[in-house]
Amino acid sequence: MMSGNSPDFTERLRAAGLRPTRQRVALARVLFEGGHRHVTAESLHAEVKATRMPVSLATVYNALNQFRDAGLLREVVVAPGRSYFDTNTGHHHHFYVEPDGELHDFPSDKVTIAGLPSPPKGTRLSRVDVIVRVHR
Amino acid sequence: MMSGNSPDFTERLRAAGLRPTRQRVALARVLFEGGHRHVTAESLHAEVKATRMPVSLATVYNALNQFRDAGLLREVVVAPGRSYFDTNTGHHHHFYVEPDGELHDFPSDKVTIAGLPSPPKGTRLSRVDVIVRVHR
DNA sequence: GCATCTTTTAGAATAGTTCTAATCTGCTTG
DNA sequence: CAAGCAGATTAGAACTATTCTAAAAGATGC
Repeated sequence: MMSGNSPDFTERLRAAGLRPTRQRVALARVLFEGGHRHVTAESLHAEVKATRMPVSLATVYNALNQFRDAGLLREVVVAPGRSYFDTNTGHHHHFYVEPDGELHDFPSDKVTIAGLPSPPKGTRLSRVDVIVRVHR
Repeated sequence: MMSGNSPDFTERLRAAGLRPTRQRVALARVLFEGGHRHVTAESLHAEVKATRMPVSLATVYNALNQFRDAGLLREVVVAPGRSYFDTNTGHHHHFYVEPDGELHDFPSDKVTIAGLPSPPKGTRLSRVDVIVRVHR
């Protein structure tokens, strides 16, 4: 019998092919229960620890990678030596504020990109990332 | 009296406000004497060592950062945990072949991006990066 | 050629991430 | 609902990329 505390996350994880362990459910709750978020492994670790559920940093890394592989998260590469994960997996692009490291989504609805060359021979398009870098 | 061996690089470095030391000249030669290139610190280190000019890895890192700050190189962030430097500092974008890590330039002449939102309040546009991710 | 300020260097240090091997937990079965 | 098993978690070690440190070497101005 389940607690009724967060059946949504339990189900969502199961649907993604991941066992709904305490840690993964706790992480999913932090990640997905509000609006869209950008996190790093460190920031997520700090947040989940604040909920008094003990989760190791290794588990945070494991979970982020699994969530990304399962399509629950999208990894955004904007700066060397730091990975951001975005809970918004839909089509959109990013503002990156240097040097703070702040990241903001913007929808791709209104953005049109024309004239892109076709992929190199033997390759298929996988994604087009647009990063608008701004500074203060 | 100068050797006449590579006055171009010596001058180019001086013009960029950098003392033309042996190491920096050797690195500049490897980087700039052919066509446009993409390098990592490690790959550049291997190349310059092959020219029999001893240069430490720390110096390669220093030089890459200085060259980038001086506008001689552009840093391209495509994958977590690895920095690429591009000798092409003009307007252009990139194909990134996953999972090999291969990077190819393409000119931005024919590419038009319309409908980008304006930068967040208090910030100014610094650059728009387009990364076209492809796989085999 | 000397003095000075910059650069280089080897190696240590740091940051972010992954790995290892032991322990634990969720799920299935009887 | 106990037992068993596969998969998950953990602390800490290991690893990779990069930066730092302090000492030695080199470039430049006089």
